[in-house]
Amino acid sequence: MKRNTWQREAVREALDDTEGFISAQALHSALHASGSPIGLATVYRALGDLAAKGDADSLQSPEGEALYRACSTTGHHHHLICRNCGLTVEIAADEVETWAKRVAAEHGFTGAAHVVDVFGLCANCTKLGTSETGRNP
Amino acid sequence: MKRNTWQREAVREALDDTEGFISAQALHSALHASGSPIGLATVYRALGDLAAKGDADSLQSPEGEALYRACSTTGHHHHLICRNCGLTVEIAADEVETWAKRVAAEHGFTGAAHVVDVFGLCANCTKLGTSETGRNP
DNA sequence: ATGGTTTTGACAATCATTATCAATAAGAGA
DNA sequence: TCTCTTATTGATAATGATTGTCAAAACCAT
Repeated sequence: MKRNTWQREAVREALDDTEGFISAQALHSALHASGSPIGLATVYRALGDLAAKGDADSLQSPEGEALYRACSTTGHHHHLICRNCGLTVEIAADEVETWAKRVAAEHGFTGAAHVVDVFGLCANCTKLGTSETGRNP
Repeated sequence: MKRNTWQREAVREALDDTEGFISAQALHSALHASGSPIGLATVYRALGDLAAKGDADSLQSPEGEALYRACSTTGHHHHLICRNCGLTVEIAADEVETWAKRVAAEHGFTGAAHVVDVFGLCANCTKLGTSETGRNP
């Protein structure tokens, strides 16, 4: 039987309060920062449960971390994420929307969902121009 | 200066001989199995180089492993993946390419990398009916 | 062949994630 | 409300992929 714990509530709320995707580790840090003594393993479990129940989306970042997002079926949009400071900008993506649908249809695919997110260095972090990793163009 | 070593050749050939995606670990095992004493770290480096040069594709498996594949098309492209049977189709994505660059630039972002993958049900799996195998949410 | 430099490879280090397991607390029933 | 059963928690160990280290080996222009 599923039990309700404040921990699970906390994770769900923290995820709801988050714009865009966040890693389990980051979410755990955020919870700690706001005074919650929740354990890391519990955050992982809660996020896993949410994803399994379909209440959360998950994707893999280019670095291989698992990122989670509250599943807001209302209003679909994408994200531009700074890989240095984590700044996230919401972006409209009508073009991509249409493109994804068309491409899927062309290959006979149905029920197409797409993961479209752009990672980069935001203006600030670019200016600071520290030790860059120089990844894919 | 880049040097040519039999190790890099071996990795490139092993990747060419592989259908679909393969993990670095698996490729290393395969090489060992065919008598090559190549080191694991070297396989990782070679694959990384190939991916950086655009001669190989890489994506993250749902389990978080990095998977590689010999790149048939030159240049960067994306994938259309069946969430039921795993069938993967390479898709050109010039539009998305341009879009991603433009959006990043508009917001002052530099060094943009993007995650653009479309998941859906391929023609076959659509025909078979959706809720049969019920694997991926 | 020689020398300067890149590359290799065994192993340690790192990072995210999962398993372990005793202690805790949720919730049903008395 | 109180008790009891058992799902859940959390500190930590374990796991598994990937990256860093650095001396030794290999490559290639000369």
